[in-house]
Amino acid sequence: MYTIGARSTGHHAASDLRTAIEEDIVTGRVAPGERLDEAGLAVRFGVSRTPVREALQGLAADGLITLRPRRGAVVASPTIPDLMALFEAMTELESACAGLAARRMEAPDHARLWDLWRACLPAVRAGDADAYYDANVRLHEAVYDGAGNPVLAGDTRRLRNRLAPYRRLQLRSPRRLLASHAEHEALAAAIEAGDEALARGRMRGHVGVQGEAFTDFLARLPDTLRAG
Amino acid sequence: MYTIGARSTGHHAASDLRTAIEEDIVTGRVAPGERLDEAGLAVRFGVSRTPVREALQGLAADGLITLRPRRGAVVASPTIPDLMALFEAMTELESACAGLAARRMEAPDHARLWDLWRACLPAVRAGDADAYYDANVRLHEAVYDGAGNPVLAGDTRRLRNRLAPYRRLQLRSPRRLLASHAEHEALAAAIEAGDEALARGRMRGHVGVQGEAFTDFLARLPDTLRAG
DNA sequence: GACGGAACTCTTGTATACAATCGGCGCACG
DNA sequence: CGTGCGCCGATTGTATACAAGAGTTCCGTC
Repeated sequence: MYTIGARSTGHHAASDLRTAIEEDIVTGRVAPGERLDEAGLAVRFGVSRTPVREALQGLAADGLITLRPRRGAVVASPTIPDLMALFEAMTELESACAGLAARRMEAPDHARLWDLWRACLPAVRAGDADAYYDANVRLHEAVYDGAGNPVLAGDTRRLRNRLAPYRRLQLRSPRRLLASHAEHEALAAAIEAGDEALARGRMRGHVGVQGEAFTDFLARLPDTLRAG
Repeated sequence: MYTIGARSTGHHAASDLRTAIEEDIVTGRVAPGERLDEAGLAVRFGVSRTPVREALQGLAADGLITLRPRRGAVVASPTIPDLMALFEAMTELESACAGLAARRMEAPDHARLWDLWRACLPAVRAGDADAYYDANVRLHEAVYDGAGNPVLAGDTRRLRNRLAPYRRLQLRSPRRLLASHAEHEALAAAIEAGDEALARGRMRGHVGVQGEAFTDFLARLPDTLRAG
């Protein structure tokens, strides 16, 4: 049995640890640059250092933390150039997914996509950034899966995860929520039409570094980078 | 210090182990599906099981091996659909690199790119598939780096590594060597011209699943899949 | 003779013990 | 008083010991 791309959700202590710590990072409960003490985590989760180390290795492999030899683990704190590279890579991967999704999604998938789009509406109307972020993620995930390529979808998810601590900053303004929702609509239409090039282009514009979303993001960034 | 994308070449036993085992896999010295015994590797490398396990975790994170809970590690043995997904993802990532490289590489980079292209010639003339493969890798790596995006380059490298055990099959025929070399020339020309769309398209055609290269690859595959 | 089950063995997962290196602190010296 | 060196504590890296689950084999039964 060869599972490709999927996150290996084993049943060991190490796997649970991994997801627990990951949660703390992507939700921002532990800040970028913050130290992750092995012994501390061990007592906190009631296990020995061994599974803790395994979890940290895994997080480092996905770029969520940085593991410096003999100097311990810290939550990854990318510089602004790093963040630009991450967003750019994200753009490439997401637009690739969108293109393939346009080629491969079929009627039922389209229906589900529109469902997920409509599910974003309440959050837009309420101006609830957190709720919108979650609904937005589900929509994007549907596109990843719609690409019909577990490898590409896996890499894209990994990147999204890596950016998660910063992504929420993008959606602070009600104006951006509205724009994002409209962009989703155009994207879904392109996918439904099976127009691969258009879908690629619209996804690119949606998450790309040349869009206003990223500019807004950068504008809000310094506050958090000072903290690290 | 936040190194992004780069393989963490630490100085621990674990890191050395990791690269040693990785070598065995990508060069095909250990076949897909083959079991990797922790204790065996430990005695073979003169270390305890702990660093061995760390190395295996890392390899699993990169998809080179499969780690089944309580059942040990085996070299990844993707099915044909898996391989198609891997190649397709590779196509997307490589063409993205090519596009960015077209936008960002400058004169000295172009010169180096042509140097690497010329360095492929002897192997083409000699019909030496292994030598050509190595020179070919160096050329592609130059494109990854030329993209100026360590994240994208890192993901692309990881994928290439994952496919390495199978890639050599593509280059068995002298005819393919010649074709590949010509495709490289066209690619380099597009990059030098700064034509992003053209570079993307040519890279896509070069590594893509619709090309004859992949067809040849599939045709040669059954022999090796039977072995696993 | 074939099939099912239970004990055994082997391997993995986790905990603990030991060793080596890094950062911090204090002291001597300029 | 500022700076550099050496010792000490703390933390990581590795080894070993222990526990638990999976695969296997052998035997009893049908």
